[in-house]
Amino acid sequence: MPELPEVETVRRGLQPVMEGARIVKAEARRKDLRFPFQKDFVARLDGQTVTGLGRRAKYLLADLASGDVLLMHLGMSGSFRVINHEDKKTPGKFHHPRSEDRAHDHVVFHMSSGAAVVFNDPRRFGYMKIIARKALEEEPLLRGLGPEPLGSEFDAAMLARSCANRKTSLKAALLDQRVVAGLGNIYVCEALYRAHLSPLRLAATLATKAGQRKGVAGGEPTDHARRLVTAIHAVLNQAIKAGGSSLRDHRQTTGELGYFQHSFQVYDREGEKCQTAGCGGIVKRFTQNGRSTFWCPKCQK
DNA sequence: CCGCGGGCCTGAGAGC
DNA sequence: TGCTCTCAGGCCCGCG
Repeated sequence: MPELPEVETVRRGLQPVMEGARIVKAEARRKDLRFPFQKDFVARLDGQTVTGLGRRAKYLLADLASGDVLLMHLGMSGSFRVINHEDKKTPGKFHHPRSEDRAHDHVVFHMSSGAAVVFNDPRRFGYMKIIARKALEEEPLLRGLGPEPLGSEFDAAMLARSCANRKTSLKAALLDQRVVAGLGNIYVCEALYRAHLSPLRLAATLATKAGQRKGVAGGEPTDHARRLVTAIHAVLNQAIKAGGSSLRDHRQTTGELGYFQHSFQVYDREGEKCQTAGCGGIVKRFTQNGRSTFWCPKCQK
């Protein structure tokens, strides 16, 4: 499911339920997700107050009063749903579209408010890990991550710098979480389309030749880099506003669908007419680094 | 160090 | 209807 907008949607849904509340009891209903749970996973959660719920790239981070941080990743098919105390008394009132799929309810947090937060993940590519906050900097899962695409340090100059010495396509570079952290296949396709840039273009062309020659720090941003950053900002902000994109698995924590998929301009639109005014091209699909790329070869250069 | 391809899982949808 | 095949929003790992 989840790229940055979907994870941010989930964070916003869980925040009012978890922040300031205590995890009365945590349940891990199997011994592993993508990785085995830590031996003391449940013990380190039971009785803990959640002091904050944040996001880094596609990770959710729950701060605990103990000084631990609960790191959560949704993988491809993970979702959270919140079951409120009142809903429990009237089952079916806020029926989750996948709630028949109880077989994949792997983790449950019973909160002091009476609400239950349930993690469901059929494919089990998701995972949870508890880390001491003071060890967060060295955490291997987070250490290599590039800048937040909606953060202040991510701009054309920064993007050009990190692409200047790459020997790969723009598409692959944007999917690389070391370059920018939080984009996935959908939003990379959409951002490249909106910036009119080809997914096949070399990533290094976002930096001027002169900039590249300046050495390791090298790469003055081109206008292409500026256009791309603007497109990334726009598509992510619009998608967050729409509650993310629901193709197969993504649900808001209420069970509602996101609706940004209706605003896709190229993703999953193979064969349709290009929406750019006066272009007249047709959206194409091909496989690039093992993933589907959707684009308009006529107006993305 | 970098870039690529395989693999991890299950479910949905297409085609026969 | 039911089988088989392909594909899916992510990311770790091992290879060259």
